Amino acid sequence: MAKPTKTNTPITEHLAYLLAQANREINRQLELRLSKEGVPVEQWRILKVLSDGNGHSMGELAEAVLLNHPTLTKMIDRMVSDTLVYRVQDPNDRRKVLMFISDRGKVLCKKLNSLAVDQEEHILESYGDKPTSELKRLLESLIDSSN
Amino acid sequence: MAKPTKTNTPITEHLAYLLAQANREINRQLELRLSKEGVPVEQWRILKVLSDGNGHSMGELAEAVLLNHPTLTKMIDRMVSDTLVYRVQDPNDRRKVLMFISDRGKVLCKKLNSLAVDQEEHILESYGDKPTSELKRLLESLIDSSN
DNA sequence: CTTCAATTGTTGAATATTCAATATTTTCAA
DNA sequence: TTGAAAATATTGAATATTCAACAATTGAAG
Repeated sequence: MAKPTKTNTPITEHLAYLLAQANREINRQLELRLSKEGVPVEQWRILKVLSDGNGHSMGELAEAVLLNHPTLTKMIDRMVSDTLVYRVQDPNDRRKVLMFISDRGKVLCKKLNSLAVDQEEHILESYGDKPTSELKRLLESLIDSSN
Repeated sequence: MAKPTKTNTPITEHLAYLLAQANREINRQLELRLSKEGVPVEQWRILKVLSDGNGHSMGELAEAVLLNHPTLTKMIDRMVSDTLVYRVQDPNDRRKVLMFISDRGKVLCKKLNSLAVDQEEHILESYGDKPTSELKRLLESLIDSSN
């Protein structure tokens, strides 16, 4: 009887590792583009979420931009100093703070969007149209299945 | 003539965002499992890379485990204190340090591997066999195309 | 009503990460 | 062979993140 072969999976074959690696690489590229405007990726995400013009609570924002609460609070402090966003107390629930994007924030967000679109286009070129949309589809469904 | 529709892509449709989100979620799950042994994900990666028994330089390791040099140095310091790994000066190039896994490190690594395998199996169950391998394939080729 | 638990956001201390500077060794051109 | 440049790893200061505690408000049970 054959001994069961202990296939010690190399780290490069773990899904968690592949995701981390791909994320790191794509994020680095995006970071590089956005650095033209001196803005970290997280701030772009915040501006983008707020650019629907509605007020978003801190909790909601934290969830949407993948930051935990204290980190978000401190990043928002900086963005308020830079007058990119502002706080308004929620009149319906005074525990909450509603965040809004400022006019200056909107202008910056537009510039950042076009830098980000540049990157997406670059990916489409080097990686291909079909693989990209297929990858997006799979990622979405992975995320869904994890909740 | 119709005005060109400004389709302001929501952040949730950007590849960079989907990758960040998926990575965050899967990493959180893995973290949770490994916390049973009180070990951060990065240390598991380090142990796994070193568990081939060969010496690996700091630069090589940093690349493999997705950490930059100073962060790795400080994490290795901790792991040396915990006698999970040890440093040896490279005899062929004395600028380099070769890292090796200790016996204690090997024992721990095995436990961690099985916790990680548990997670992969859990993903296979909830997400499916085919989507998982397809996702891995696409991630690998994305990473390739980014270099 | 009143009180106690839950929710929301912020703060400060502890911890971790990053950037720039440093030390050491090797490489290579003159 | 020598001296300058490149490669490798570490350090310390600056910065960022996280954890636990807190304050304020709301919800809900008695």
